[in-house]
Amino acid sequence: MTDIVEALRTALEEIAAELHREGELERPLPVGENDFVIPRERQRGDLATPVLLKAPSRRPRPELAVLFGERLRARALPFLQSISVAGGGYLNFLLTPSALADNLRQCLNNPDQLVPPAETRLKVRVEFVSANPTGPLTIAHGRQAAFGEALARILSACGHEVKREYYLNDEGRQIDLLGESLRVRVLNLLGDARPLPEDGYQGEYLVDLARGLVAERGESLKLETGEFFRDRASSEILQEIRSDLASFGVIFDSYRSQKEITARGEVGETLERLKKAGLVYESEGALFLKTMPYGDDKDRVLVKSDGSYTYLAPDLAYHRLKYAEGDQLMVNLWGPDHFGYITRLQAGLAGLGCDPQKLKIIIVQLTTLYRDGEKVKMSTRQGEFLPLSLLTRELGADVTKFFFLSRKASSHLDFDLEQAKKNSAENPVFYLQYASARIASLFRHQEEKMPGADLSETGDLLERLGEPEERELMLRLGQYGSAVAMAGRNLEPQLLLAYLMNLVKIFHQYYQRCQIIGIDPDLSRARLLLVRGLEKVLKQGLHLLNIRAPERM
RNA sequence: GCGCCUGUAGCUCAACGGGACAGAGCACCUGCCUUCUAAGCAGGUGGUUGGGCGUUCGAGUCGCCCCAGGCGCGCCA
Repeated sequence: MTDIVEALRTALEEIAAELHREGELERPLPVGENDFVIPRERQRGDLATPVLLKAPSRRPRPELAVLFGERLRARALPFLQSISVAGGGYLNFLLTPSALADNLRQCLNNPDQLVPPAETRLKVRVEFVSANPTGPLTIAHGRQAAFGEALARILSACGHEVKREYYLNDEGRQIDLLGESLRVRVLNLLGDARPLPEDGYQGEYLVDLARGLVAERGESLKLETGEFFRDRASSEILQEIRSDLASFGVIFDSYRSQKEITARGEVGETLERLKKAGLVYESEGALFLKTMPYGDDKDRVLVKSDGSYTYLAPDLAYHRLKYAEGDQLMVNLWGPDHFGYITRLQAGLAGLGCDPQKLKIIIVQLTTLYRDGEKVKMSTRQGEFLPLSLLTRELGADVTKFFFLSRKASSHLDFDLEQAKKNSAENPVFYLQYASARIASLFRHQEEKMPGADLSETGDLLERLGEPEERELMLRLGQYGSAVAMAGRNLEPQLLLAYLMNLVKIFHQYYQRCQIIGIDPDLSRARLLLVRGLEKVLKQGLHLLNIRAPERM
């Protein structure tokens, strides 16, 4: 299919060049891959291009289109059944049965080569979730996890070398507070009635953790240091997080510890470099980074007057490391609360000589939760939050992931928990999965009715597929590769999901109207081959989205 | 106040470097299981794409101005 578009593209450009030489066109006409679409009104053809509408010519467009049509016809391109002109200058193309069958052959014979490799294979690092190990994963993290994982898989399918990374914020004020909160909970259990620190973590999960500790260690805990509680709390919580992620189908290649980066002296080194570059200055006992030249409202503090780092300093060090390790594309998924941070991070990186173009920061908007129409506020510190596990337990991981993946990152989402539960049986994810189950069922049926049938694609068997849905399926199967490529290029997994929904819709229609396994054995074999090709694409696509493709439902 | 995101059917959202008549799911109405899974299919109701001006052969998409919601603008992370 991509080759068909490429051949058409070149042919049109060549004809335009001819017409330019002949004086019909004022300039040559550049034609891009994106100038071709599958017409919404399918009776018009299989492919269409409006590109002639912007041709630099004094001729009326329809006339020009006819001229192009004639020259194109004269070239007798083997995949074209017919060419027509409509809509005031559109060129519409009908593909031959064998051209369509070629799409299917690709899926059957080279299912691993459907996605065109990116022009350059990049070292990509996708950093996401990166939740502080101070509490369970929330719905917001879940959205990032679903999005980031799908993105990583898609980029990888596009031929990039992808690493998933979790930046672990395991030092600083919040971790101190967490440790102190755990200590108080423990002491409470041991009979000391002191209150939690101000701004401490009030979540019930710390009480559970404290109980476990007391059961294990008893009175001896009274002598433990702050460091003990900090480490204990954060590592226990991280274990929970990892296990939640794993059951969500998300496994990180690395957890990068901020504490370790600091300990290795990377932060100091980074600050030194910024100093050398003349980008910092001292004021009121604090060290400031000059971010205003990069469009920031004010310069930002790197080192507080008490000598401790702000978040910015280690984060700059972390990103400098990524550049040093040779990343060619870094995709960061951040919550909207970190938005204001983009400018200062990029300012610092530019100062360090790192190309900011390599860093793509995607702000993943929040999901507002409702319970029976009432808004639920989330705050980890106050102990009031809705953990991701609640959603996955009540709705299932696939439903949850689908919900997140069907929307682009910039959409603010509304999620009514009760509504979602009520509707979960009607969830559109089942539309996809049901197709998968139906396909599996077809092959089980085939084993019964036509055991051992030869399902190799030979001769002109596929040419027998002439029903509208069959043509349509073969046409759309040819688009899978570019759907994945597009999702990867734009960093938008929902584009792939939308493609799969459309593909599966045609299958459901087909299944309803045509009997796959019928009286005519050759026709049955041809149809089964079509279904087999579809199965390969559907499975692959669902895998990229990290959604299961069940064999039964 | 400044910056960013969002505004599309009753609800939740799509629409791929502008393209032909803006699409799905849910909800609602009418049909379809003695053919392979009815978690499906066919048909119907439902839209001035928040409002206005502009660019273009063509605007949901690009530009400017309003309106509304969200989030930022800490020596918090």
